[in-house]
Amino acid sequence: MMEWDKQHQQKEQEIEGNGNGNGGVGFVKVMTDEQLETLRKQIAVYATICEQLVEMHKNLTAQQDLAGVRMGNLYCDPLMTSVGHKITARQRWTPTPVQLQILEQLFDQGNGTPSKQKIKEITSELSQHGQISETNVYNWFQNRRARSKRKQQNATSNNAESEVETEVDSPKDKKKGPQDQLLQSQQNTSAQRAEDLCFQNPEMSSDLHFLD
Amino acid sequence: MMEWDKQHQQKEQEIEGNGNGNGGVGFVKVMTDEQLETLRKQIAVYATICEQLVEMHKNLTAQQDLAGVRMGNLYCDPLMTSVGHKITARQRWTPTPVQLQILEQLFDQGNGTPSKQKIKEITSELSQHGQISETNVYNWFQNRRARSKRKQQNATSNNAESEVETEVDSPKDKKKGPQDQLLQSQQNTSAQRAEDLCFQNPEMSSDLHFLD
DNA sequence: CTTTTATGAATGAAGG
DNA sequence: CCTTCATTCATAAAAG
Repeated sequence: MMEWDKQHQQKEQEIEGNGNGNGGVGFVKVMTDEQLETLRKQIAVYATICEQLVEMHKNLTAQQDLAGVRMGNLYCDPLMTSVGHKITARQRWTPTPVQLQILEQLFDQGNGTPSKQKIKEITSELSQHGQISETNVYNWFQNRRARSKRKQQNATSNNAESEVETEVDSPKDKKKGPQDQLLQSQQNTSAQRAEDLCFQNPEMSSDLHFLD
Repeated sequence: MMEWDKQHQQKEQEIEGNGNGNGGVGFVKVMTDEQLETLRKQIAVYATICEQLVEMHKNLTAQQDLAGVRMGNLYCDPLMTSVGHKITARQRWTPTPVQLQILEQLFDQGNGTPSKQKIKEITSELSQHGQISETNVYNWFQNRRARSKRKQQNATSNNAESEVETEVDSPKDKKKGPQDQLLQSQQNTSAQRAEDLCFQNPEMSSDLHFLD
């Protein structure tokens, strides 16, 4: 299944020379992450709309099938499969082993409360071992705590054994249950559908791929 | 409404680096004219697809009208509303793309103060595009503002490289640059129109394209 | 290469 | 408002 959001490292463009010798005040077309995110959402909206329209079409077509007025195949599914290239990948921070070790250590030291100031310090410290931002640190602690908690909670359910309320998911105490997959799918498909949504417009199919 | 042409100036963007010490080699997210052009085409393609689908839908609907088997208005926003009630209903509200677009639009309109009355109106409006409550709207605005703020603060602090910590966050840089407005508006317009499109709105085709 | 898992990041909601 | 938490989303990494 082609992921619409497949990773695709954004190439860092060289700022082109902007030939005007005007004191070097040339503009460059720059897009922030946020702007890209906006674009992404916009496209997602289109994808959703297209999906809805297709759905409507299918319904109508189905009706017509009953009436024996089938209009013929308007879809051409397989044609568009090569579309899935992404505008940008949302790059995500990955802690270096050293950073991770330090973080883990800090976490164990019991400071369950990484205050704002503390975060700054930690970030500063860790930045000597690799790229990192305060947000990264903040998120890390958030996640660490949440997941630690959940794990413990899961382990505790060993005693009470009170039936299926929490959906005891797996024998291997995974963190992710089948439920998640289910919920998740509804979103992902909406974004992807547009890809499959191909149409018999020649002009369209040729253009419908992203920067690569 | 079409403000695509309104803003063409580029804002020079901050260096995303947070790349510390490491020689201070920051990358900038740059998008070339060519890439932007590709994007435009891409979006235009979506617009075209939507148009075509609508056209088809109209045709089909017309046919069925003749047959006297009119189905009536099909449901829009199937993403959440119809699928939503499995046995395990989702406990947390998730805005549909369309709702999100509208919310973003409202947010951008600057009214930092969504009064109680306003909330009601918005909720009422949005409820046509999916389930939503006043609390949802309220929370959304709260969160949106808070996070927007934090983001700007974070983005601003990306200037230091050779020194360690510089505790800076004074500049009141606006969250959205001109470019954003550009993207925003176009996407809002499209979303709005496309929304109407969900119910066989005959006049959608006039507005559903942008980007020349 | 495709599928699965681990985990960084985003976000709706609650508390103060 | 701001902070915190719980849940979900998306993707890098690992497994197949």
